[in-house]
Amino acid sequence: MEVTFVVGPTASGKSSFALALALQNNGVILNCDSVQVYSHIQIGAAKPTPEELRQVPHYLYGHVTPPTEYTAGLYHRDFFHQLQVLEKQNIKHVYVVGGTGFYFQAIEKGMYDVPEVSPLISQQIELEATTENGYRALVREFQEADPELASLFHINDRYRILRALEILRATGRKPSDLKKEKEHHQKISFPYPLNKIGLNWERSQLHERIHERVKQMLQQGLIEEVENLNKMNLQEWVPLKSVGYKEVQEYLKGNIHSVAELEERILISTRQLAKRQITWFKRDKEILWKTMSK
RNA sequence: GGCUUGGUAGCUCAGUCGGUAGAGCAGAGGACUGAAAAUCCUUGUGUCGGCGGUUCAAUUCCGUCCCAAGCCA
Repeated sequence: MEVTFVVGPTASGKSSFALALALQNNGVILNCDSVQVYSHIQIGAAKPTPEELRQVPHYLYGHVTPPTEYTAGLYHRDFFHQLQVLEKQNIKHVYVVGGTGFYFQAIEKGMYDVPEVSPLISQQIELEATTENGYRALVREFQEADPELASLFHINDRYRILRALEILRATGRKPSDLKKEKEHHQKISFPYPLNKIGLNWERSQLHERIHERVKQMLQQGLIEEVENLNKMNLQEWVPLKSVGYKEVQEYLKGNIHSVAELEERILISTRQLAKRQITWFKRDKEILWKTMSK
C-alpha cells in the first residue's frame, strides 16, 4: 500500500485533485482536516459533496459527533486503525487530504508518549492562571522545571506553557525529555511508502477562490446551519470556534451588524488561516509543490 | 452662494504649543507534538488634499483653490 498526502491551504482544490487521483488509481480518500472530522459541521467546513462521496470511498469525515471533542492523538489512533482496515481490503492507494499540518505531523512523526492528563490537574492550572500573578508564577515554575523548552516559547504563548505544565505535573517528567526519548527510541518512520503533494496558488488567485467559496457558503445557508447547532445547545463545541462558525456566532449575537460585514470578516479569517497553513507546509521540504492557476 | 467641520499609512483615526509623524485593523513574514480552522511572535516613509505666503524651518500658522459631510439661503 502506498500513501499520498495531498496538502495545501484552504480553497486550493485539494479535494477534487485527490478525487481525480483516487479515481484514476482505484484509491480511497482519508480526511486530514481537524474540522471536517466533525459531524453536523457541513457548509462552513467545505466537506466533499454527496456526488464526490459517491465516486470514491471517503473515510474520517464527520465521524466525531457532538459534543465529543477531538485531538491530534485521537486522529492518530483513528487514522492507523483505518489504514489497517484498508490494508485488509487490499487497497493499493490511499490519499490523505486536508489542511491541518499538525494532524499530518501526528501521523507521520507520531505523538510523544504522554498519558491522558487528569482533568483535575488541568482545572487546577486553569484556576491558578486566572490572575496575572498566578500566571506569572506558573511561567516561572515552567521555566525552572524545563528551561530548555521554555526558551523556545514566548511568555505570552499561554496555551503551550500551560500544556507543558500539565505534562510536568501529571508525569513529573520534562516535556523536552519526552521529546528526546521519542526521537531516540522510536525511529521516525511512516510505515508505508509516502508521497507528499502540495497545492498552491499565487496569493491573489487564492484570495479570489476564497472569496468565491465564502460567498457560496453564505448562499448555501451557513447562518441557518449555525442557528440549528445553537438550538442543540452546542455553542461551546470546539468546531464552532473555527473559521466561519465563530463569525456567524458573532453575527447572531449582534456584534456583526450585516451580512456584508459578516462576509468580510469570514473572508479575512479564511485568508489568515490559509496563510498559516502555507507557513506550516512550507517547512516540510519533502513536499512536491504543484503550482495551480486558472 | 454663505457658514461650520473634516481631508494624515490600504481602512478607521490620534498627534505635532512650528523642528518632516503613530495606534488599531488589514497586509507581509515566522513559530508550532493531544484545543491546531486553535494559540503565539515579528513587521509601520506616508507628496500629513493642491498651490502660494510668513519663517532658519510648515503636515502644524496665514491666504487661496479642490474634495466630502452638515447647517443656512
